[in-house]
Amino acid sequence: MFSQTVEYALRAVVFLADQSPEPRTTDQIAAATLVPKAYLSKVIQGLCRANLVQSKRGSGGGVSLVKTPDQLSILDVVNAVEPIARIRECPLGLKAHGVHLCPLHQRMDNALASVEAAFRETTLAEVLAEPTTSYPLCEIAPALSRKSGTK
Amino acid sequence: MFSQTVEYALRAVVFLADQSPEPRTTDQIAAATLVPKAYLSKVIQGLCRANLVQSKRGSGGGVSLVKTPDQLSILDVVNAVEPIARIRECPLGLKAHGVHLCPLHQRMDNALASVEAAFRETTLAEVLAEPTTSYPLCEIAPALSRKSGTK
DNA sequence: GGATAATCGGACAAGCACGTCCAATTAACA
DNA sequence: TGTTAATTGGACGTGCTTGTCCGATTATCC
Repeated sequence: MFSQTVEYALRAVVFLADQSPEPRTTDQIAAATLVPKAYLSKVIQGLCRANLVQSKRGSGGGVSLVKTPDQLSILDVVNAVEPIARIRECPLGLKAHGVHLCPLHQRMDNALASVEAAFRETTLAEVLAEPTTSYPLCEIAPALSRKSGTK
Repeated sequence: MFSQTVEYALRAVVFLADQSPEPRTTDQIAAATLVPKAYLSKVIQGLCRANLVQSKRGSGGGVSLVKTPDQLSILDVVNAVEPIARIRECPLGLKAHGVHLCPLHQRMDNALASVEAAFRETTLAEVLAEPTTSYPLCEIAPALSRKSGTK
């Protein structure tokens, strides 16, 4: 239901949020999130065009968040790479009754709306702050994933 | 977010529910739902294997629902053609902490769960019975879409 | 039994999602 | 200035989704 690309983008952004505001290289992100490196670079390019992250070339470069983790919702990330396509008019294309959806499509749109709502109300900061035995992205203990000496 | 195939399957089943329990030919369904006829036949084959509809060959044949519209939820149809893939374990594949999802994937799964719930609680009968200016599938007025003299 | 009406199944094709590879570019650092 | 480290962009490959076409099969009706 969610594309692979969305999953990868979320992993990358959550990792960057965890490391925020420090930049990380694509290699580092790929290693931490277990996303294929070459493909990840494409996904990040998309996030870059959507102005969610910024990248810096050259030695010492890398990718970093544009905003702080508490200013970024999960929905922001999802919409940046693959917007949730709400149903705004009859998919059959007939405008016999203007903007009213038939009950079937109204229900489908309601489902989409609930996803949108769920994603809108959680920020990356909240994802990271949640007390849990499973740290986001699972594979690295928080203490290890955070570079010592960071600001 | 929902595949074209799911959309088509829902249209077809809603139409069949409207005409239930009479069988309808693929041509008739395609005309009513504006789904490409040749592709629709593939979708229906899937519904057939999932035992949601039954088909009868030969002259006078066609496709009909196996159950009555009030026994079929939207979720039944969706799951028949493309099951909602709930997240049951960490997509990163690391079992460092058993069955617990990290906060990110827990949220994604919650979103999936809300879609599942929304689809589970509405039957095809309810979709058809809802008072509205937009009859399901939009293009045909109820009186016209129902074959006169049908049992 | 033959004509007709319908599904079934397989082959085929275009486009997109996912993924890889590599040369070009850019920036830091010694 | 040259080397190194990093992103960028394009070409390419593969498989899945969507879609078409058609012959084979099956059932009804005259």
